[in-house]
Amino acid sequence: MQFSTSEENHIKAIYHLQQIGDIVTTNEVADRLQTKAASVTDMLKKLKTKGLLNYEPYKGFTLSKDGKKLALNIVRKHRLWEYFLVNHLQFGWDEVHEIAEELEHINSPLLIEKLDAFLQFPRFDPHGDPIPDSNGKMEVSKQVNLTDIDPNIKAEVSAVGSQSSELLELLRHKKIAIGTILQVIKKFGFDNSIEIKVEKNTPFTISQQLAQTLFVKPL
Amino acid sequence: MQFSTSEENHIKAIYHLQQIGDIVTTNEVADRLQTKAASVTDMLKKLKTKGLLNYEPYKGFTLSKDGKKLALNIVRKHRLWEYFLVNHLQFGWDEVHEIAEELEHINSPLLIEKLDAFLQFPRFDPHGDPIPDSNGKMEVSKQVNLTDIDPNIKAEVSAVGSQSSELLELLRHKKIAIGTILQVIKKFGFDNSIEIKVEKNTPFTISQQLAQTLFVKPL
DNA sequence: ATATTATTTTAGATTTGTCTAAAATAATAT
DNA sequence: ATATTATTTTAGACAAATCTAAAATAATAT
Repeated sequence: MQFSTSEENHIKAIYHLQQIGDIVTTNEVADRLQTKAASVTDMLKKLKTKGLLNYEPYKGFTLSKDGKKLALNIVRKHRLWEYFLVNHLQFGWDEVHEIAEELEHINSPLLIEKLDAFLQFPRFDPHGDPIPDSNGKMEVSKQVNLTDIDPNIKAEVSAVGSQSSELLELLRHKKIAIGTILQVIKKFGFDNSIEIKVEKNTPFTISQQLAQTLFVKPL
Repeated sequence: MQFSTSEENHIKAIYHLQQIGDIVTTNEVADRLQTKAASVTDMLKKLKTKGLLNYEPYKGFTLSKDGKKLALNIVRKHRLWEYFLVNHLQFGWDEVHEIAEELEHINSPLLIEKLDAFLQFPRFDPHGDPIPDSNGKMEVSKQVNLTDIDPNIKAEVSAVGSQSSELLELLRHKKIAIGTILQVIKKFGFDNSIEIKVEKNTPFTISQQLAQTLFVKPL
């Protein structure tokens, strides 16, 4: 079966929201897709008839098996394209999200197989997120949230929790990127800010909000 | 300004039809896009208001300056993607048309610039068709139709006039591809069939229809 | 030159995806 | 436990892109 870009975007949004808070609401989906709750309801009904969702009005909804499979396939395409854009076309890792949002809807299983082979079957995208294989399986990365790291342990930044341009601007300013090696110096309970040291530089403090969007792999 | 996939497909169809018979008709466009004449008329009106077409009802239509610019940009994207698919993803030159039809609508000028650079600024696509540069300029290839070649002159197949799967099947069967070196042995006026020799093989005859779809560069 | 045929356009309907405003249901707070 | 607030759904409207059938125009054939 074939799905429209809008249908795919709804499935993907539900998938990502499910990762976070298990129960997904109509309003959350509307928010994420910059649309209205009523429009989401319309789409939920359609996706249910197509077998991608379990849905009872007012009772909530979850992805069906087929829905999850579709979501993973879209995520796979998105992340493979991101990998291509960064590693072959010289895009910055913070510039590729929008373009991958378009490319992920190109429909050709053979294309994706061949792209995967060309890229030599990468298992993580440039943001550190795992790339599902053609069966939807993906590695769980050992990354943990920066707020969960003990002081004095060196760790490598492996993912960021959002692609918002405000976040990316801030990271650029602080000279933090995927691959940056850092170390937690001290945690301040008052505002949950964290003092970190990047390589040999002078330590500086980052806010709780920023720390929560940073994922690292302990070294 | 941004255009829908359908708008872009109409502009591209008109551009390609203009290449052949200068005057383009509503029915020709409908035919090429597998749609109905009435739908094409609707679109013509819209494209006129957007400034892409010169159009007076019942009087015919041609691309405006902006329309031509848009068409060339779509053609550019299509051919660059085809080049990528064949030369980097190991697709056959006869398998890439459909996929490029999707990729050509991805909207990111920076992506295309970077793709062009990655491909090292190719000037011809895998079918032998020239790739417009970012200003819409392209080389005129010296290719001529096989029916216009004099006997005994060696020539290299450089393009095919259509991407229909029937044609590609026939070419595969006859072992003719882009790059094949051949020689016209004799032309038969009765049915305009042409006897050709491919490399050192036994000569064989091809129909007028087939000869007309083959373009070659005299060596 | 006019009648016939072919092409193009108009008129009105349909589908998809969206919206606003109102109604239905669920959650919460006193 | 009920009133208030928040969320979700329904009802009905709208724009884009398409269609069929009929009307308008152009091309052609005698």
